[in-house]
Amino acid sequence: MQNTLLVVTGPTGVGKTDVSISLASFFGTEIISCDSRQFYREIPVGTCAPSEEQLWKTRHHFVGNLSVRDYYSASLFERDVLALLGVLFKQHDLVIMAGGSGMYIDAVCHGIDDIPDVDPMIREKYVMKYREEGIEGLRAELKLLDPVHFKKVDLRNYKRIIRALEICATTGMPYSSFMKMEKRRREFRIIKTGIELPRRELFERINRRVDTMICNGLEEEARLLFDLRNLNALNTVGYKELFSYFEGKTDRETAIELIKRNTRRYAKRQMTWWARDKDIRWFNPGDLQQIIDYVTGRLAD
RNA sequence: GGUGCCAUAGCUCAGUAGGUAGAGCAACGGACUGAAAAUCCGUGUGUCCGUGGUUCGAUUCCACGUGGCACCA
Repeated sequence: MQNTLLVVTGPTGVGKTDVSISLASFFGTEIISCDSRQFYREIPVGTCAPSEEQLWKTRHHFVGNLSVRDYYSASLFERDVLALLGVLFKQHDLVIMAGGSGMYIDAVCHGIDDIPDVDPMIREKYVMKYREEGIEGLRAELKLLDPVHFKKVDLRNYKRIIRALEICATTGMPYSSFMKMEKRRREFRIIKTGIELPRRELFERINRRVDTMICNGLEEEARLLFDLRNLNALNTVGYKELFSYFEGKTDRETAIELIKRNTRRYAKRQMTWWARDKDIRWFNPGDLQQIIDYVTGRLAD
């Protein structure tokens, strides 16, 4: 039997965790979490990480495996997951990867180009340049160092420009020369499923879940991390709004409303990402049997 | 009961010296190969409270009605 990676994705708050644990029980397998914020062990409440009980019931990987101080990326995730799958496929024909981080899922499913790592000091240099000269300064340098990418990149998105510049500066070669955009074939079969709900229901769930997080101690969790608030891992819905409240910039009630709104917007962005992926078969959270039928049907092919 | 003010987008409000209307927030759509729960881009969605009147033409002016607010009884 061919090894299979079963992807379970869907917007935040839709109920992926429960579905994926049920599927893991049914298939007698383990779960690779693909959620770029559940990696961080300091923020379980705000990321709605699987509970102790759920973790006990089903073995999860990549949950709380990093500190918010660690650097991580989609590329590192691709490398780590492929390595882990090599081990897991010795014990399981099917492994589940569940989560909502689209770029990380894509990195595992079809890879991303090999590009050398960047010295953090170089990124810092460009962030400074952005602060001092604005986006115009970044654009001017990119036009010189990589005119090809200059024509393609979103020139109003400073992160995209900095990314290209730091590669140019690190390697001495244009960023665009590394971008092959090839889709790598994997040694295992990939079945992609998504969990979705009507927008209205999803947004109600999200609003309720934020209230639950507050009850579960999100505020206290955020307060402990206040001094680290400038770390990228904490530029996250649920934390940035509370930091703003702690700094006196908004009141508590407004901060909670903003968490809800920003989570809704995040869910919308996730759905936009997947809209172009025609390989995903969509189900409702209650359709467990349909998902099992679909997967077993595909496995029999 | 009387007088005055108000009624325009989901919300708060602008505006049209009469030519079917626009801001903020919300909402909606999209991009995205190493920060991605990040970052960036785009879009006004409207019986202008109702019914008459004046007018070539009324959301705008007039009358009445309805609802809200304030003050006087």
